[in-house]
Amino acid sequence: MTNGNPETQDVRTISNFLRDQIAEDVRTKKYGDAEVQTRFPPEPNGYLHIGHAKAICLDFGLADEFGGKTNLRFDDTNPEKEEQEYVDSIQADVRWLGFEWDRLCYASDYFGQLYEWALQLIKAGKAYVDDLTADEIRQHRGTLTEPGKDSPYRNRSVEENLDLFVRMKNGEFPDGSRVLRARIDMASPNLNMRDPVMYRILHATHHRTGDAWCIYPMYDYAHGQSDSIERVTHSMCTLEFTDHQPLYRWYIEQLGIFPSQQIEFDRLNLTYTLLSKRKLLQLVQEKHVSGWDDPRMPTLSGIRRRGFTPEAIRTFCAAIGASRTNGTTDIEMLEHFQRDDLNRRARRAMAVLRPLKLVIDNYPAGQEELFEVANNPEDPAAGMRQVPFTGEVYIEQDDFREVPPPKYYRLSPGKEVRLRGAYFVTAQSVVKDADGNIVEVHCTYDPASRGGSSPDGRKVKSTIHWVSTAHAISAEVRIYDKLFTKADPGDVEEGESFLSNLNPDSLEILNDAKLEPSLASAKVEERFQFERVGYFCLDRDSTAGKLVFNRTLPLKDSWAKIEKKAGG
RNA sequence: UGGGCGAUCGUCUAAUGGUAGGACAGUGCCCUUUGGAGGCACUUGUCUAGGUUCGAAUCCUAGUCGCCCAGCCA
Repeated sequence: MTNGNPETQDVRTISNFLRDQIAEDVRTKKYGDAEVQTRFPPEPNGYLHIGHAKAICLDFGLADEFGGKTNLRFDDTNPEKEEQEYVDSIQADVRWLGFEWDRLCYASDYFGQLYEWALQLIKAGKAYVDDLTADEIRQHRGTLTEPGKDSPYRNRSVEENLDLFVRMKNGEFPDGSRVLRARIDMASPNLNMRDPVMYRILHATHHRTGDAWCIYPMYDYAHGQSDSIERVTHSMCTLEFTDHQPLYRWYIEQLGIFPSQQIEFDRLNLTYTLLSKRKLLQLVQEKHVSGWDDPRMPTLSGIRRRGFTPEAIRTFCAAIGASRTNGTTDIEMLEHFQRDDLNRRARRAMAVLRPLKLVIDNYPAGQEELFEVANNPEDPAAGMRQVPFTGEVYIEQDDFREVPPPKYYRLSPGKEVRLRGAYFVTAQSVVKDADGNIVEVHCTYDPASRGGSSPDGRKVKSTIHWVSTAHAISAEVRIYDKLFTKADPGDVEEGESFLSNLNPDSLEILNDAKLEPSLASAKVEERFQFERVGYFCLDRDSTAGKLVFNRTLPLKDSWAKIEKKAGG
């Protein structure tokens, strides 16, 4: 599944309390000889994001480690928020991440069974129909510090409850008029146990069951039993469900069904990143981004389009582990694992993002050469390619300074550098426009340095990339940066929203980047390292006449660091 | 202020009563036909106070701080 590099393997075997728990249960045969069974249970009401990737890696990864299986189960108990579009995208994203489920399930598959069990609880005096309004139920629930009060309908007879519940199911009552509640303990210090609602009336069309039902089970009433039906042994979920565990167990115990167990772990938080479905939806709806798959979004479809790889995401998830502490992982951690993966696998190419013409005055007019360069110095198996060279090339504007600052190793008047894989060149003069901007640099080359090294053993401080002007293909390059300016996007002044932390420079479009000709055959989603610049992938907006590349991540830039230090 | 959960380098995470380790970030050096990558080195940590123990990050007590819970959402 993952490649065999040492780092990946190290990271995969980091212990965590979930693995320990499963190992213990297997050792003690808590579930007899049953194999480990897990599930990933998203509600199809939005797109999956990097936080879900952590859960997916845990659910699928741990089951796999123990030779068990994982179901993909849609927790589709609220027809008002759920759509087929999300069901489809979630499946695509899970597969993209590299996981295949054992069974594809839906909580809605169990509506019939859940209903039968509700009848059973009513007959046992463990559930009742309540006619209180939502407001009244809230008032009766009490507060964090005060116990709740019994509903006046709490002691209806079994017969009356049965009659009313059947009629609820038959559609005799309007939305909100009644609910079915579990009869537990209105004085419990755990609010979830104060007679939680099991069913509400919702005359809504469900994306799968259509209009077959007008009562829908609540999460708490559906989740544990769904786990139980699927014989899930380890039901892993995030920490905020810890308070629900007693209720999860209560339903299973009352019903006497397969004892699935819930184990909670901490949710992923990332610096400079928002992982709230509600806020992500707002970004999409208010068009602060182009859609769920905008390359700046933390959705799996977004970071996929950005150029991130499933391998790197999985390695990242393994590296951050799982615990029960509430922390925030530095986004640089994710970026590190992504660079690490791409460095090993991405084909290299030369691309000049902000072109400056370099004219080699002593290069024979009209001459053209092909230089052979490695597709990936990290991976000899990637082979070589030929790059055309002429007496006029584009170099990066940043790679020339008329007045070089201290420690600047690149091209400047009188300085010699290497054009990668080609020749040593020495800058001689500049041509400026009427405004004094440098529009052209003239240089001379050393014909003896063909291939990039001089027979006299002379060294140059710097190697820069280039693209022959005669062969360059123009492209659009989209430079993405963090979507938010603050490590905690939710950290705002009184009265402001997270939107005020939006980074106004999160997208910069470069319209006239110059690429080496081999890039013409790039495929959508194909990833490259543009040497000395960063990692890029071809966007699906590309057309035959116009390539569009997304910058996944810049390369680490130690010159930028030096410059920043000197400047600040 | 009721209940629950938690607290280890700046960050994430190991150590399961017996040497506080790794990764990210940072710093310095080496190397380099990518100021990339790589190599080496360095810096920094057990929330506090008591207790148990030959020995405590780990167990106990109290405190402090943080997160979660009062949807007919999940």
